[in-house]
Amino acid sequence: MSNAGRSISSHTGAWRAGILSELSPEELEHLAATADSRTWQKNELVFPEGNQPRGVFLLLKGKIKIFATGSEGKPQIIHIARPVELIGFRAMFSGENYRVSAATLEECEIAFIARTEFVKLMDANKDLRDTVIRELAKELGERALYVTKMAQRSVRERLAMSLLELEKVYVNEPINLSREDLANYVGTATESLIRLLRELREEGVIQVQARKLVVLNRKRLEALAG
Amino acid sequence: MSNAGRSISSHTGAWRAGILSELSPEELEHLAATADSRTWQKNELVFPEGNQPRGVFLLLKGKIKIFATGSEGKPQIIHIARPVELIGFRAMFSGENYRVSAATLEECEIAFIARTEFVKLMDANKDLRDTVIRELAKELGERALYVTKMAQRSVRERLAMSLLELEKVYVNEPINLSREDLANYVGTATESLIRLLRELREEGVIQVQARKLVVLNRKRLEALAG
DNA sequence: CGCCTATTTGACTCGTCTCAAATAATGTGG
DNA sequence: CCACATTATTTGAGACGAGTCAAATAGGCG
Repeated sequence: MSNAGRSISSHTGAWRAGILSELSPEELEHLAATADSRTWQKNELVFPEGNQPRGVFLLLKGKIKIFATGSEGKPQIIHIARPVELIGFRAMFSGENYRVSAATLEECEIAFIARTEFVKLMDANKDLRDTVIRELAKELGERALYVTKMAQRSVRERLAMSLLELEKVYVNEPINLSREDLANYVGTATESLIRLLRELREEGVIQVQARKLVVLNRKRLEALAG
Repeated sequence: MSNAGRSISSHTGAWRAGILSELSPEELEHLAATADSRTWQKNELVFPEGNQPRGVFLLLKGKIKIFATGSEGKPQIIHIARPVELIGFRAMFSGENYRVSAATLEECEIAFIARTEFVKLMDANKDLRDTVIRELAKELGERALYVTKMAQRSVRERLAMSLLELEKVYVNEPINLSREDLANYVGTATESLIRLLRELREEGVIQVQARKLVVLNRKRLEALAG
């Protein structure tokens, strides 16, 4: 492995996906030595649907969208990842190819952890395995319920929900997504999204400055989301 | 444990959820000895959302619906389980309470495997752990994509999709669900579902006999599902 | 046979999508 | 730094899918 990137060890205080929290300092050190991070440009494809995973990506800085392509080519954004989050671990564990694509939304710093390294750690660390199982199961629970939320709510309600979720992704900074990406996250047409955004702005629920959205009235949004 | 039920050992040829396929004959024998099955009536609640899981259910005969309750009380059927399928393992692995409910759709035979038994097996059997991880990851992939399918398709398309899925659940027998359950599975109003069913019947795509639906033209359904 | 529930049909409304076009913003080459 | 090209955002008009409410019909079960 090259040594071009910066070590990941300085990030070990704030794992979001709890999966790596079970590693011992030595293991983490080893991981840091083999997994270098590098900078990615905005709008780069991290991995495309259909490819075979060779490891997992650890997002250290920036945001990444995870999206699937619908039957008519319309992308659906399934998740927006923020630091520090492990990307692409599902496909690696399942032994399948990627079923979704990932692309950077802004300039990012991403570390790559080779499959062999991860497997080695898994074999050596029982707690890590238990954590992986627990996290996968939790995530699966979220996903299963997500269907309910999407299928039963109006676009207006889904937008409110989505804004609340995005607030957690964009901590201490305005939500910054293109109208199209936001529409694909909510699961609606861009035009519909824009109209609803205007209504929310006129009601004083959000502040809009070009692409940047700030939630002003969270209570109201929560009420709208149901 | 009581010995009222029938042993599960006679079912070990056709595990659907591959999770238990990694067990050795001895382990399976032990499981069979501690986990007895019993018969459940139609429309019994296997477990309700919010409860703490004490183990997993193994569906040996019959069908079970897994459903979540939406914000306005409207249930959304997330999955319909058929033999031989493990029910409720997600909550057990995640350490959370059930986030969904399960109810029998017809007379069922269900074995219960206590949490302690399952944990014992997991600790002793590395291949079983790997299988659990792999299966959870696979299922997670399915679920993540499901959102895309639901959000982007019309009710007509979702109905076509659903019928194709249900065909795999009801093997060699007609799909047998109330209109309401079917509507809650597709994610639509009962009246809308009925209208679309009539259209499909008139187009010769399905055969309808009271509650019983038979797919006559799978190709056409696949085309409609997109 | 009759009650109760499930299913079906009809009429109407409303949300959301699509298509078209205008405007704003962003990037590019001279 | 300007003029132009290109893309992103916004607004408008119209059509249609799908939900709701109400009522009729059919089925199932005691």
